[in-house]
Amino acid sequence: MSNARKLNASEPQAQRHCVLANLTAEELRAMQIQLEERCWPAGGTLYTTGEWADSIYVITSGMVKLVRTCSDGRQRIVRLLRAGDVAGIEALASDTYDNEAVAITGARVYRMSASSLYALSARSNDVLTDLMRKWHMALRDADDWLAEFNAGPADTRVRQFVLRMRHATDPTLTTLFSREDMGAMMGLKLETVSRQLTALVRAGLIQRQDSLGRTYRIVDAVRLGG
Amino acid sequence: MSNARKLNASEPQAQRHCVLANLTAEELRAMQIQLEERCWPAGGTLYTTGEWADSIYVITSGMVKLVRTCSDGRQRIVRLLRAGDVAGIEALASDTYDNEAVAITGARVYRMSASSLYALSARSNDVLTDLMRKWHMALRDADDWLAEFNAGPADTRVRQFVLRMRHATDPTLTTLFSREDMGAMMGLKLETVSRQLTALVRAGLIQRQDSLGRTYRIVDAVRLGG
DNA sequence: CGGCAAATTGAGGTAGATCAATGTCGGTGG
DNA sequence: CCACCGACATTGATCTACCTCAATTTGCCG
Repeated sequence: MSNARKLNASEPQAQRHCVLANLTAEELRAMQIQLEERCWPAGGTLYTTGEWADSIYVITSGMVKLVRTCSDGRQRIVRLLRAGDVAGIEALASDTYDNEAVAITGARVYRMSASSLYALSARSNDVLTDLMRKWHMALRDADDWLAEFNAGPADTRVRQFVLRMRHATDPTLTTLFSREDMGAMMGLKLETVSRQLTALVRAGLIQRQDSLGRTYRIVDAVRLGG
Repeated sequence: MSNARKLNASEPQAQRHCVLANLTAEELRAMQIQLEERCWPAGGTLYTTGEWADSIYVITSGMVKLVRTCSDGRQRIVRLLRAGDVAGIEALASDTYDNEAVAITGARVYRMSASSLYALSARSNDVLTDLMRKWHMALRDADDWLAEFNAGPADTRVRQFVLRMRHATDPTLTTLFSREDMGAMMGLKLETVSRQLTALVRAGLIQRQDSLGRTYRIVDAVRLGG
């Protein structure tokens, strides 16, 4: 398990655009993986619930939301995927997708055949290790999501969320989504989200950067976390 | 992927007490898997958050809760494991456990070395398939948990939960837990859970079977679901 | 300029939290 | 055997955070 540390698809290698397990698209194709690069516009649907699951999608840029429709019809965003994450990993173990994947910004992905990837994982230890890592990331994120954004008072949820959405490159910036989406992520109504955000602005913890309220500058990260 | 259908550790084979991938404990030992059967009393802790993750636990009887402590100290039950489920599967991809596993009833488990199991998965296609299935079950359960029990009004959450906890053998019976645990599962306070349950009793949908309020008989499953 | 989409803001209502008292069961010791 | 105690569930009364409904604002685009 030790070499699992060395593989990290979320940190693209310099000059080597790795898709999975430190392998490039060309190397994967040489190993019989059917693979294509695709782009989705904001709002585009990668796959829907119950659809035949034959591909998994490695995200290289943009952001994707996983939406689950509850038994009573409500829609809940159960996870958010960014570069390095995998959408539709259940294709490795199931015939159908469990939820709907929708691009929340424009997104670039590598689409790979699940069956050929599965077959490769039996031959390549590196691929197997990385797939296990992907499963693990998905599961950990799912549990985090429940514990951090779906418990406690509304203001802490929103603060946690603002912190989670910080840019990797510039941690003083954070970009959010439509208030409705944010509500579906945290189990709140859109008005509540809006009120909490303006409260944070008035308290001087964040500063709005654009007119739509999508980008904020983080002024006091310490008080946000506390 | 087609043979994934044939393997189902949650349905124990007649006379063959399979642990994983249709294999018995003896067969797994013959394949170099370190494996032991263990029992835990109610309230016992299998492992805790951050603890070194070297084993995975296949549950054969009883029930185990996965507890995550949020950043603000609150404790949240993020999933419930029953016979056939796996606790600590993250040992296959991580050095430490992500959450705490506590037996909620007396529980029997097979404890297996994660590293030897990982090595075996590279040799045996059946084992690999079954492990992927286990990952998938865990992930799907996590998403279900969020969508079904942690969204919507309190009464629907409780009704869903009562239905989910039905006995496999006798679907007219359901057994619940302490009101505090139930609250931690559904994001409600214990008083609220109690009130919702008595409301269901008064409405004639369920009937209490014991003094502690752990077992109920389901009278009207249709109205419970609707 | 006018119309649309999204965010903000306000006022009022309600579901669920909180605080607190009571009830019930099971165990323990006199 | 009975009195007492602790753990847990229930029930009640109030309070409040969030929802709901509605009006207003802002920026965008034809």
